[in-house]
Amino acid sequence: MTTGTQPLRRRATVKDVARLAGVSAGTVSNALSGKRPVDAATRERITSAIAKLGYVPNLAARGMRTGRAGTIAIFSSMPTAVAAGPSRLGFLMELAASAAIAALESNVALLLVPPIEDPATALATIAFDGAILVEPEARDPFLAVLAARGVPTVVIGPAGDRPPLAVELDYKVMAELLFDHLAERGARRFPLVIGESARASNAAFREVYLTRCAASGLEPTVISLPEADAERGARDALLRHISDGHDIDGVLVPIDAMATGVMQALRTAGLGVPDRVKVATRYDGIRARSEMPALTALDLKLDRVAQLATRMLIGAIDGGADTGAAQGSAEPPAPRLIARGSTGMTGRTGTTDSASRNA
Amino acid sequence: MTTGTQPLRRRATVKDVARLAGVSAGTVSNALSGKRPVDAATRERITSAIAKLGYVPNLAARGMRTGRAGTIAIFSSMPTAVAAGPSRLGFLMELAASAAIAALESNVALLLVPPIEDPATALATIAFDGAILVEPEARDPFLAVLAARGVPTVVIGPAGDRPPLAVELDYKVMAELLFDHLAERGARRFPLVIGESARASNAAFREVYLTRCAASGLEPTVISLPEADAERGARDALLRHISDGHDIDGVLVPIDAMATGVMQALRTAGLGVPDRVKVATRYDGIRARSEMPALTALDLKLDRVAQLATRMLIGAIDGGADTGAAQGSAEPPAPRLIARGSTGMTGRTGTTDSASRNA
DNA sequence: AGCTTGAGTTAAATCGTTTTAGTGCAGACT
DNA sequence: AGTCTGCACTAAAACGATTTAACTCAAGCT
Repeated sequence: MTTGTQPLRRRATVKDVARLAGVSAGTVSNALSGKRPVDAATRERITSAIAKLGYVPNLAARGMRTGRAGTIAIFSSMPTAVAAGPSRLGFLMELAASAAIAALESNVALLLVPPIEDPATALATIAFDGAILVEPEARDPFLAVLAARGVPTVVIGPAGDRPPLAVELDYKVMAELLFDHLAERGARRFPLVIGESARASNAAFREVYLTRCAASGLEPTVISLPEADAERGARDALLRHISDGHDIDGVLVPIDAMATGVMQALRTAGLGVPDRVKVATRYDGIRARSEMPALTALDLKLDRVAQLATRMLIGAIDGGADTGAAQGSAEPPAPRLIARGSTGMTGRTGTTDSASRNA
Repeated sequence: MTTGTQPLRRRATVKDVARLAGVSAGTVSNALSGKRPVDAATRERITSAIAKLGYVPNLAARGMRTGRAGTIAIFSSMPTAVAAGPSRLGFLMELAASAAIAALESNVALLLVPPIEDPATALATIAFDGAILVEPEARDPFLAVLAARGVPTVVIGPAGDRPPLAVELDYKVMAELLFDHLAERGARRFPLVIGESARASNAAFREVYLTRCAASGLEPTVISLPEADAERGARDALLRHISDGHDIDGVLVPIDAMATGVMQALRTAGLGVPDRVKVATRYDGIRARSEMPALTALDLKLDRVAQLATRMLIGAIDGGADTGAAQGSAEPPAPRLIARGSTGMTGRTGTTDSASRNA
């Protein structure tokens, strides 16, 4: 009982378009891609045929022919990215969201690859042209598999030994910004509370901290903790430090979960922030912003970082597939200090919540 | 001057495998998919050939033949998901992360689709077999496009007029849990601070709040605010409410950004939480957890919700592609109250970081 | 003995696009 | 007049998998 003219709706193909426009399939393809010139009148007929038929290209077929999947994947190798809680997730997801936007601008979709035990599985299961790897570990299993398979890869974080493309986050500059700000705000005895793992960022913070302390004649105290259970760990460690009789007037605590713990410890110990103790952290996530008072942190410009990484990757995919010389690393935008209440800065710099007066 | 035996590395295909194993391509395919029986010995030769050649199937080719892209997309239609800040993003990303894991279990990858102006673009640019749509609006443009194109879609949130598949978040139950908890904790004059938009969740909270107030003989006060600039808006509105002479002993404030604002207002007004005022919110994100004291909230079990949605979607893709009868909605796991310091509960109920003890 | 059934296999068709190798044709240069 | 060049286009050949149709052989049933 259908009207008869309807040929039982099959998805229109390039051939249907070609027939309706009175040209060959190849010409339709050229009109669409612009790879070869097509007469204006012809193009006109083609586009109207496309509209009439509601033609949408079959991306799988295109992909097979071109060898492109039209996707890039973003990995975080942290085995426990999810278990590590919303904070770690926040960092990754902030990157992912911006990368997704940047990718779409180049007609590329972003695949979110969950942390899995077996990296090889992902590669056999998921089609993608390139990968963004967020803060890989020392000898990262994902990186190994990706390299072995020859997948173009951009690392966000430290550029390891044999670096693929990388957006190098400059942990030293971050450390310096925070250290100098604390010093400038008058802190003289501020421990560094940091993760004990061998991550590049931990190392950089340690190094800068020790160097700067030596240069300024300050006594360094490094409190190293496991990254797992960071919040409670930092709280307990700092409480112990204080009750051991150490007198502090600041804390440099890059990892935001630890910063939350530090703030709890300070409250418990009755040390007012910022009057008695100044606190500064690195990642300006929700934790930093919703502390009372809000924490001085860094604007890492993750949106720009993700954008940069995405563009590098897409460039590498398009251009240097064979050009092995496509090695290189880009400098991300410089981080910027966001001075907030936790170092005694009230103000217009950050969010609105300076109303943090302890009743 | 290569060693000669190396035939200039081309990616191995199913034909190469077949040749080496001494069978036909079809048999290799059957061995891989298990769709048809293959002799054990033959299978053995095939798998070893695969290993020897390092064969990885070309997913684009497979996809073209099978008509499957092997991906699902997750959308949030909120035009401003990113601009709305990390909090809103947190909700979406928590879902996305779990969905990605669930999808991978079925050998499906998750595409993160950024919010874009023109929904049609995404469909022409990105290949996916189905979509998860997070909390669509009343007449959502994405939903319209997806439906028009016949893409299987699962909605997380309210099931609209003509529902596709949906995981219905039960906003009423959420509202009841929170309302009843506040009442049980002794609050008698607690306003509802809520978004003014027509979102289903706002409506449900209003309705439950008014009904429950009437039933318990409490005087209702609804403070409606624009969702944009929620934090500051809630703070200012509540301060005004208080300085107007209203005496309150609780706040029901489902939206977590508003809850942050409410807490600021209470601190400014010198009203202690939980002694003078009890506060409860809905989404147990970082905001709720890192407030001082931590906020009583709901465990929405978003991981299970995402998992459920993903499985429903994959089921619909596999099974009911033509079966138009594949309509239906699933009930998500019931939300659970996480009582915390903001309603005077200290405790073991929630996450590990409940250590919010006021010194 | 005759018939069906199922396992195991293969050659060939197929999916929908892009690319290759030509084909005319017009104009510009020697 | 002859040769080139570039435009606009076409027919046919990939791309690499899965699926179909067909075939053989052995076993099970009546």
